[in-house]
Amino acid sequence: MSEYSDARSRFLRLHDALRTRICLLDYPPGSRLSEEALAAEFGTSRTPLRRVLAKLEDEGLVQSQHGVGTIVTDVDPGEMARTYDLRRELAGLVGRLSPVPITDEIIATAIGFLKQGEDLLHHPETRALAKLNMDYFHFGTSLTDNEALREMSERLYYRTARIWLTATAHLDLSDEAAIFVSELRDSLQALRARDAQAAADVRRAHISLCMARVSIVRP
Amino acid sequence: MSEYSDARSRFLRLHDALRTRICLLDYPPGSRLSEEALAAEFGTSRTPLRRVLAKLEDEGLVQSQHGVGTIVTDVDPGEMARTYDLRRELAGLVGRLSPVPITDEIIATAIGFLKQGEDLLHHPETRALAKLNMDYFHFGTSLTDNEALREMSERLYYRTARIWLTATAHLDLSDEAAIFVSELRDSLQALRARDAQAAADVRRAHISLCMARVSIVRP
DNA sequence: AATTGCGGCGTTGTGCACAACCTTGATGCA
DNA sequence: TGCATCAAGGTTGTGCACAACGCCGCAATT
Repeated sequence: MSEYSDARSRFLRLHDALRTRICLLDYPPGSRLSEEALAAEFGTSRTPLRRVLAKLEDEGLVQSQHGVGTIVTDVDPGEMARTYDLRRELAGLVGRLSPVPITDEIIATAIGFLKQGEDLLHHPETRALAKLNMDYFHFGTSLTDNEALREMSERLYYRTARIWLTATAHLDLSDEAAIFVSELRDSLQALRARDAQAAADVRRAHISLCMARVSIVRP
Repeated sequence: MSEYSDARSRFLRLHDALRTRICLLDYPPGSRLSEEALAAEFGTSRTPLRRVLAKLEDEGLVQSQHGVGTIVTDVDPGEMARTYDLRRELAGLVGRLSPVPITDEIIATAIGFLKQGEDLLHHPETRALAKLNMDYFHFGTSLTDNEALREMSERLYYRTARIWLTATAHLDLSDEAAIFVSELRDSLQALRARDAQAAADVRRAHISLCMARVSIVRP
């Protein structure tokens, strides 16, 4: 089930690598990705790599122009606000559409996230916090069995993930870390109560608050 | 704004053509699409066509296997039910997230759809009804300015569109046409009242009912 | 001095040949 | 007869060479 052919597995690996780099601002908006350079780095030819870039373009993270290059997209504030609107609603749906039964293993995972978050409180790093947030997001979507809902949520997440990271430059990193840890605590409490809807509502509320904080720094 | 380069425009055209064929069951589930044959039909080489097939695979409509072929996917009843669940919720959100102001032009378009639907009542055809339903769906999503919501709704629609068409073989076509026309009437009434949420709720309700009718014929 | 035309350079898009792979059928052997 | 093995044919995946295209700088012209 989890076995893939070499080609597909490499495709997924490259896609995930590039997506992460874009969302962690290793490739900031406006930068140009060279097909040839990336192909050389990953030890393939341009052909398989072009398929990865095509998917990234479909997801709205890059844009290819004939004769110009493949450019990392910038984020339009207005569209981002509407995307956040939808993300908030989808986060709430995770608690209503086919929520998974909350097991001890799930709670243990949540505890693990809280531990990692608390560690970050003492010496907060932007990148580490963003990465933890990304992992925690995947954990959040795994709380529903509705595959379509998971897929759409992730698609929208990666489209907006860069916003927070960009805004953090103008926000207080310690504050952001504290807010994130408090979300982890609220979430853990809901999960201990075996209340999937409450856990989803925690995420929903925090997406709203995050959107509000981020939109303030926007000019 | 609506101008595209030749390459992109052709890509969109091919993608739309193949997607429509799959959803209208010209290519029933399980059939094999030959890259070479399709390339010849559309007058290109395999390279641009492969990009189209890759997108269709990403959308879950086909599945490529090395050395075997590109096969039109079949629909898993369980997953489809969950996808319908999400589609229903998204339809409701169209009325809440950035609904467009309802203009006379929109109402005129709705009247046009109703007229076409009523014409079909006298001599119903499965394919024509499915096509009209597809066009009407796009009209429904155009009632929100939230681009992400439109995109996700369409993505899910095309993933489930074949279900109804398959089920129609076991349902009464005249009944289905009548139900569809009654949806058009309800929808038009809501639009005349300039009530976007009511229009969205009409769609929401009909998606629920459609899901129920379709799931009955499933063994 | 400003502008316009042009040519070089780098980039993405395309076509083709070949590699990798799976299926199928025949064929030889126990 | 049953089965294993292998070869042939067809399909998707890959690599490479070239075409198409846009940008930039230079130079000739007005």
